[in-house]
Amino acid sequence: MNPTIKDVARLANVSYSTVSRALANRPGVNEATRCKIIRAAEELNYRPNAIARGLVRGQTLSMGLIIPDITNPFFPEVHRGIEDGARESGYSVFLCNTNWERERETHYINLLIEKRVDGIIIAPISDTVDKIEEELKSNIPVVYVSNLPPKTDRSCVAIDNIRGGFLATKHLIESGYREIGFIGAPEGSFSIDQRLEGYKLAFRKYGMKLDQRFICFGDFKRETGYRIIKRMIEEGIYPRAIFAENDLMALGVLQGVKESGLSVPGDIAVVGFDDIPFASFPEVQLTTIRQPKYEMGKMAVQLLLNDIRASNNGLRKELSCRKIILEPELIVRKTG
Amino acid sequence: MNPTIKDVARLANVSYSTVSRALANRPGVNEATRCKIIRAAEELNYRPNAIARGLVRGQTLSMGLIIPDITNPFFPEVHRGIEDGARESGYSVFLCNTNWERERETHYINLLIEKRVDGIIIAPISDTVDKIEEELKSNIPVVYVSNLPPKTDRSCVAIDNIRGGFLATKHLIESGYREIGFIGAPEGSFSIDQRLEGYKLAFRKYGMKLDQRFICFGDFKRETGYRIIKRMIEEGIYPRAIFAENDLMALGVLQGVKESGLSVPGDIAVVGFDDIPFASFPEVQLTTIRQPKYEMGKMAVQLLLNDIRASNNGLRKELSCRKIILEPELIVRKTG
DNA sequence: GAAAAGATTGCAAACGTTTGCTATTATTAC
DNA sequence: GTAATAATAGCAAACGTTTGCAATCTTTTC
Repeated sequence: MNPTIKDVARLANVSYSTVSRALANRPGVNEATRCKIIRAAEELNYRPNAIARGLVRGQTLSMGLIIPDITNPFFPEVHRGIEDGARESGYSVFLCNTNWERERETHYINLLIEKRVDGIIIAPISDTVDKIEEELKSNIPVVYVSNLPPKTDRSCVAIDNIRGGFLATKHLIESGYREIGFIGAPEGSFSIDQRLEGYKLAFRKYGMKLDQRFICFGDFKRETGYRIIKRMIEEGIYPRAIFAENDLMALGVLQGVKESGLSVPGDIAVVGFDDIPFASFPEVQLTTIRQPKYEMGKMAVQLLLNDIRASNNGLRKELSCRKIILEPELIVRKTG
Repeated sequence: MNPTIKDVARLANVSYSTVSRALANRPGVNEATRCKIIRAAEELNYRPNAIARGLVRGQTLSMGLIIPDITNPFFPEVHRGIEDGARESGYSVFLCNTNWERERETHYINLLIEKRVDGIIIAPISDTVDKIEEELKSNIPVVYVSNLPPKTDRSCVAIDNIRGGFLATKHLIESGYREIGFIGAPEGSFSIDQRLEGYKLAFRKYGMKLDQRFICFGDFKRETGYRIIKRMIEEGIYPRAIFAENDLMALGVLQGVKESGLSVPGDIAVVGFDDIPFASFPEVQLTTIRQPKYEMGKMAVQLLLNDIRASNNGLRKELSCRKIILEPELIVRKTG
């Protein structure tokens, strides 16, 4: 169907290995011949078959990115960084969205390995990491991003979530709040556990006592933030401030508070996490902890490319493993 | 590096063609042998090389999706629909984000063709369509989504943008507004031109005169909506209502209006387009035109799969071409 | 018990490239 | 003009699968 290198060779009246060399700009082919070949290729509208090339080269110049939720604006930003970084090095990115479904995650890992991408970047669903490592028994380079398994010998990049949680809570405490709730994803989620740890750290540092009634676990979705605060308010037992584990949930909390006729931050202050674009909208003005999303993506690619190079050189993966922990930043706006 | 089918064959003590048949669950292989082979494959942690398979099969069971802006929540929703639809048919999706850069668009088209995806879904940057068609001289199945070239013999799916523009404007007119502005992307953008046409249609129908000062072209970004309305207000020449060509721009307009000390909809009413999730937030409550994003994605895959099947059967592409135009829906909230 | 039929397995070509090696041709040096 | 060298082009193997066909082995049939 598609013209092959042999069609070009026939038209240009040379052998197909010469065509290959000419089109790849490799030395050792006469300039006149090269021109003739290029013309022939253009005439036939020839596109090299990357699949065949990948087979013999043993590399595909592509990488996979597995994220849990493409509709959370956090991830598109990370993706942009990854894509830009990849392109600069001639790589392209296969984006896979798992929709928070464990089964999709393993599906995509396998798919990417079978497609022989050169490496994978994963923002894992936390409780699947053992499963992931099981699937990954191929020695394909992998870097974790954003949500890091506490112990891993792989390269990874994320922010200091403990510090992020600490900063958010500290800010609320210093603003005078004492009853500060935490709304997060299910326990066992890496980054969230750390943010919670930071939260507890702040309590300890200021000599305050935790109130378990105000620590709630849900998932990562806006609706959940909304539901949780709604229920709290209806039951009449709610804190004076909320540290939500991501901006989406914080937005849900905002909605719940306002729908209940209460005000933010007057009745309930809210601090989020991530600093997605919508957090800075004038209607929202969400106080939050900023993650350098785009930069995280860019760094993740660099780590992955490093690992890929290392594995091509036959280095053991421990040697190339590098961990990058970035600084979170408190952004004070109007909600807390 | 990775185990191949031959390694499995050696371990199971059979020929590698038998391994291929056994693992593909093809008939004609003894049950005992099959078990032995499966065990061997598991022991070696064998993953078939999809690249090699693609080469001989002449299909990759993958498709490309090219979108201009992954940070506009409209597209992730479409993507979800496409991915879900693709997965149901055993396909996987290569998402490419062009960032509104023409050069990236052609880059990705070429890349996808070279990677021999089985088909491509494109939400094109409008003024690149001729270029796209030029690049596409391969006979790969392609369907356009969301932003359709006015004349194309390819399958495509989008909403009725003229009607969408008409509905939005009609709503504003019937709400009593007379000075209604339009903020859109650069002229020549397909879907936008149509929305503008719907806007003009409404003016005509209600016997109103267009005011060219209130028709502005920018791009698709929030900042642009913000900038345009800010400038208008500063110059003191601004309409009483704005129909913004997408929700992102509408949100920018909202911001600009409020920052200028004016109120929405009191001083300026705003209607958007798309109905992205944030439009329904209580802080925003944006009146808008809903596009069935997820469904559009799902339909686009169906069209593409159709075209792929047709092209496998050697049908001419005109035969399989189908166009789906969906109904837009007016969602009245608080901004207009 | 032999022939026929069916089940199972293996052989080898094909997919479209890249690339090491060899063969040919052109150029240079003497 | 010949030998040595450099430049160019071609041959063929390799990458890891799938699959049509042939070969072998087992079972059935009469």
